[in-house]
Amino acid sequence: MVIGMNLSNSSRVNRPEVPPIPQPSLKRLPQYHHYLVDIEAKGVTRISCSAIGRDLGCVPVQVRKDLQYTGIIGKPKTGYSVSELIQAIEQFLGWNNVNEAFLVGVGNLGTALLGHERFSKFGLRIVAAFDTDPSKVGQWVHQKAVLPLDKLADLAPRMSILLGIITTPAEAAQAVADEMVKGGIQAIWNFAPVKLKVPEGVIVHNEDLYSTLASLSWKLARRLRAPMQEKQEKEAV
Amino acid sequence: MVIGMNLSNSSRVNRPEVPPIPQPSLKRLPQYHHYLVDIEAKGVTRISCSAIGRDLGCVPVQVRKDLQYTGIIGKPKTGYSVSELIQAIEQFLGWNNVNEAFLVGVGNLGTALLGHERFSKFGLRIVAAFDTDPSKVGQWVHQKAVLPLDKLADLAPRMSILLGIITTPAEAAQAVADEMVKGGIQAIWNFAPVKLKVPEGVIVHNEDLYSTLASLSWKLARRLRAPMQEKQEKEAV
DNA sequence: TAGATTGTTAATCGATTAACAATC
DNA sequence: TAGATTGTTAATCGATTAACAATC
Repeated sequence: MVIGMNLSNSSRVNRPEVPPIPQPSLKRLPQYHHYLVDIEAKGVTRISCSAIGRDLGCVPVQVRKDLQYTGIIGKPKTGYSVSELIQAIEQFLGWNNVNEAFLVGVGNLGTALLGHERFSKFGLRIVAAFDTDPSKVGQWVHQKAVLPLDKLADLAPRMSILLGIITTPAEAAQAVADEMVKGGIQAIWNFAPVKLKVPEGVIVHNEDLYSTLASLSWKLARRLRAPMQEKQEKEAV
Repeated sequence: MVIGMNLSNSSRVNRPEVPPIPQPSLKRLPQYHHYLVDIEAKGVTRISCSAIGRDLGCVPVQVRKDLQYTGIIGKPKTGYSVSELIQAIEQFLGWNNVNEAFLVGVGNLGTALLGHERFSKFGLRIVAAFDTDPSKVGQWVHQKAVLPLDKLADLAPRMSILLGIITTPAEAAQAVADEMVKGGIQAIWNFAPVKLKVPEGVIVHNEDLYSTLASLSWKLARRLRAPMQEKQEKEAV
């Protein structure tokens, strides 16, 4: 609780604030980006919202609104410049500046993420891994050292690490998050299926595979129960 | 397009239909489930929505609505039976019947999922893996055989497989999805960052890591730009 | 009985979509 | 100019939350 914060916020009423992009729009931007990179490789230089919508399966006006959040400006009749659009999205998402991250939990999933080189294209660089298992500590996994967890809180500030990734079992996740917070980490990407308790101000995003699995199995089960009753679902999640 | 479908649906107006649970509610159910299993292990036998809400960080009425979709009935004043609630959720999500699945793409992520034994608790059993890489085909990964992709469409119907998991690079994903559809697979859990084109009626759920990463990096970048302007965000995603 | 909690109906809020004006 | 497309304002839709009645 920083006292000054409230003050500086309330001192100016109706301050414009940083654009409050809706979460759904934010999540769609990487999809547009992927698509644009794709068509740019094919030589396309300009693109309209209707074309994007057609290929990605959403309505043009939604595409337009989403793209507007990046600050890009299109030309009536001719649409947007593909390369400008790619740039704008990358800029907006902060993919130009690298985020260095620590990963904790070198199991199957942790190992997979450590080996996922594509992340580097999206501004993420995992610089070290941590675990409590003595048989793992000291090893190298995908060219990254596995360090003992109790070094994390000390190392993070010294290396200016702001992002932490948790790929431990559910039971261990809260303790790991506590260590991360102690080390000054500001954002946590959590793959453990638990709700983490963190101080106000720490950003947490959960990647809960079981949630998705739940949707899938429910829909599949429903279909087997009552094949005809299915409502026309809008779109994949 | 099945002609009969429209007919049978429109023939009775206002048919009650299978409960149209909102996607967000559906995704929260596994979280309640996890929490309930947790407290049951601690000996708690009855629980109220306010208690769940307090521990999981949401408002009681939301919890109540979500739980109602499972068909459970609580008792005023005393709340719900924990064990009944767990049962109701598992039943509702179809976690009692096993879904057997094929996985395609034995890279880092695919290997991780093949080794993820916890899935079995949530009704998912991956029975075989597929790849096109000759150096992988014929191997065993986490006790599962890696078969050549071109056998998939033939094997799936013979083994009554309805669920497919795609963990290939983006470029390969569409071709894999086509094979799955050919093999009669009805639901696809897609980890590749592409929008798959599938026939109407095939369920697709995307697990797009880059979406989450986009949110995280945007929020982190914004914080570094303008630490004071952050709007109070509701909750982790 | 009184009080806590469920269940339900109504109000609010936010995202999506529709309608239309502006522009190249 | 005419037509396509962007940009913007208004209407719709769905999920969340608030208010209140029912019940143990």
